[in-house]
Amino acid sequence: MSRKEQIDQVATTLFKSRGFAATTMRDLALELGIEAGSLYSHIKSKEDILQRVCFRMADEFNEAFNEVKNQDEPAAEKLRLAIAAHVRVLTKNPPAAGVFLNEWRHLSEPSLSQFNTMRHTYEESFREIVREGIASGDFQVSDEKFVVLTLLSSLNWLHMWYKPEGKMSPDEIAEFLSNLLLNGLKNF
Amino acid sequence: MSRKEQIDQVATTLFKSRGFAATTMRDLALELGIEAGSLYSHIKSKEDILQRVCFRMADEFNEAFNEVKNQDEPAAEKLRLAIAAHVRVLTKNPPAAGVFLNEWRHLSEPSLSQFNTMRHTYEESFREIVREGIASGDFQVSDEKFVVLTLLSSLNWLHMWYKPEGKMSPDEIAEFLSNLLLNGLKNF
DNA sequence: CCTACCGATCGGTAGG
DNA sequence: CCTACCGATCGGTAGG
Repeated sequence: MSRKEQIDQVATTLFKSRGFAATTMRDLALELGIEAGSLYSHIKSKEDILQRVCFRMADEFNEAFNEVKNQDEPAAEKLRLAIAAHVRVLTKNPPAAGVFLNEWRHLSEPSLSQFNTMRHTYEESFREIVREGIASGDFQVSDEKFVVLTLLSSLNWLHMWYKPEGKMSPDEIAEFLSNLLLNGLKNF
Repeated sequence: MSRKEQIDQVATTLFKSRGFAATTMRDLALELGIEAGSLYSHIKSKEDILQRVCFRMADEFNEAFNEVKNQDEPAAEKLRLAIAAHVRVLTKNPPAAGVFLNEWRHLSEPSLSQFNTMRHTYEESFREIVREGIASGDFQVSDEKFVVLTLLSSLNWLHMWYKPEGKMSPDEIAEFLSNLLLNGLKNF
């Protein structure tokens, strides 16, 4: 792992636990065992790191979704696959997922607008599946925007507690969540 | 409204939109049309404000829940009432809810531990209802901890987009979410 | 990668 | 509530 990748990784865990604004370059340097000024041989700025983390995660979510997108399955099954893909990305790197979800607002323009566009596109992909399910009669909902936001936020807290050594695998977690969201608490 | 309450309110909207750490006392003073130093005639410190907002909201959630707690209803109905109570508090003051949900980690000890205890108690109250529902056969789930965390996080994103002038009232939103979570996407 | 340092800005205070 | 200011710390740079 290059020094730059090391910096990104350590910064990610710090941004996640303290927040971007409350993390100082001296905190980061201390954790890496070097002086603060030395960081700048490898990175351009503090926000430079944040940008890489946010956009890398955005790419991962989009790529994972694209493998699901064009499968010829009924909407309910497609949604299950999309949920599983989302959970897989979330659990693969929880600190990075946390930064992606909570620290993106510290991006400055034009990165911020670009990021928001990507996020919107991703949500739109989910909405498309839900619309399909409504059209086919699989789903009995009216407001697909509302549903998708609820759905995604019920997945996105995962990064806060997920630990690789836990008893459930990412795919088991995804199945649990899919069942809960598709069938409800009563008919689980 | 006293000057202190005014400060708390304006600070809440700033903490919500920029984050606690990225909000400066000078930002806050500017918004209020006074000098930064003048704030300290009314408040003890920056964190002093955060503490009041966080604990006030924690109290509101607990109070709202307590009115539901001892009603003699089946678990599913009790859960509906608890969800409605939660949504009502969330939507009554979205910026304060946002600070409560996202900025509490900037509390320092001993407030931080005290806050975490309160939050844990609140989650435990929800778990109790789900356990009741499992015992009575209303709910077909095994892991009530997992369910409650999913449930709460599917509600807690509300503060990000809810606007009082929107077409759905808090109680309509609560009903929509209750139906989705209890019956699932398929049998809505 | 370090030493040495910069200008800016931070939360907060004294004295009125 | 303001003026004037404090010590500390911030992100970042120059020169080696």
